[in-house]
Amino acid sequence: MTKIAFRTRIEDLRRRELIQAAHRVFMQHGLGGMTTKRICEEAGMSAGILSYYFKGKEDVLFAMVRLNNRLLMEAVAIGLSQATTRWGRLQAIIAGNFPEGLFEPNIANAWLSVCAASATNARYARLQRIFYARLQSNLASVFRDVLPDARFKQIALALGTMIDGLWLRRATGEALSPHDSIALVLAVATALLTEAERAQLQA
Amino acid sequence: MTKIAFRTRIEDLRRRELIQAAHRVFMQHGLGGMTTKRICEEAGMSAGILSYYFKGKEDVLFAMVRLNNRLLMEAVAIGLSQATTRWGRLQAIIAGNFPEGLFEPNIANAWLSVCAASATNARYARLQRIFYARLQSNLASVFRDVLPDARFKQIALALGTMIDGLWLRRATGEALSPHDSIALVLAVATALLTEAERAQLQA
DNA sequence: TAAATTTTTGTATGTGCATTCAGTTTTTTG
DNA sequence: CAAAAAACTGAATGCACATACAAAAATTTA
Repeated sequence: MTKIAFRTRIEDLRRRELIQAAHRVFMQHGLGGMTTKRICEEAGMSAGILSYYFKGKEDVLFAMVRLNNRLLMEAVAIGLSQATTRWGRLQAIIAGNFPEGLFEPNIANAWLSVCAASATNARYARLQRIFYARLQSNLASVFRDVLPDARFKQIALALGTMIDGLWLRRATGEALSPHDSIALVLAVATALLTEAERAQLQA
Repeated sequence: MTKIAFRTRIEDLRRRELIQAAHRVFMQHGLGGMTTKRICEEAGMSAGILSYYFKGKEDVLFAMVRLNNRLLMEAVAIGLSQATTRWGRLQAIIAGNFPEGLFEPNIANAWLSVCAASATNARYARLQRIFYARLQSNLASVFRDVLPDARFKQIALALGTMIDGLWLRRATGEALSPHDSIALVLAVATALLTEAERAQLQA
């Protein structure tokens, strides 16, 4: 038992270290320049270690993206659990999509690369789909039973697109603070809703 | 002279063929799977031909993206030249960014890959900057002398972000028609402007 | 402490790739 | 048509890389 417990602990540690190293290499060299040798070097380990803890390079990359996605989803979940009104839930969703410390060029770029690769990589495509389904379902929880279906879809599309666009621009290094981004999306949300609709969401 | 004229003609032809072949290969295999061998094969030529007409693989890719960008810019320019009111110019800019036949998953994906690669490739970054500067300058020509500076910047950012976001989603295969996309951006533009501002733009 | 087990190393292997270039074919010129 | 130039070929080169693996080091067990 102690054996298994320890084994698990060190295994998780190494995996985490390698994922973080992969992330740093990615930031600096891009998806194409992300080689196993560089990752291991960055992690302060030898070249072969990667195959010991992962199935291969692809596996590390995948783990890296999944980790980022999970962090984002958690940020949203925390905000949502504290909101009381529908409008509050909307604010939480939007704010949760631009967390301080995560809304950064390197992370944005990682995500962007995955979007691009999704076209020819089924595994990435699946990851993306899960991510969007979650966002959509969160948004639905705000507008369901308040707005007609067509209207909900338009607004959800507009806000989702806006969020994506802001992340894309962040990836190219544009100096958008989380605060400004949240304000912009909220401004669009406000502008798109009629006053009556907004009143309903406050209830 | 005939010599130079002919030489130029066949050179341009081959370059175009290779670029188009590169584009088809890209669509099918993604940025990573885009090898010189495949490109030449797709173009129906031998492996060495690429270095004869281009400096290297990178050069073909670059030419491909530049071509796409130019087509997009031209689409906008044509629309702009026909508009008479400021609002008409805005419509032309937005519509021009979603041209029939160009707003397609494969082209969107090519653009997305370049965005992602911009982080670690100075040449791509430069291309992107030119592209955005043009969009910004076009938008400025609509709002200049009508809106205060801060307001203009917010609206330009919102619309630009929206356009980017829609292209990004198109890259992942979402079924957005040019028509729907244009309508959505216009709806956001309308919602963001006050009635008085809108009236000014109609003049 | 000695044996057993886990962890780590660094080299070896083979693959895929971009690019080069000497030679061949096609086209142009005079 | 013959010589010259241009266009094209495809095999050869060499590099960068992912992965495998045998051996070594570290750690745990009994």
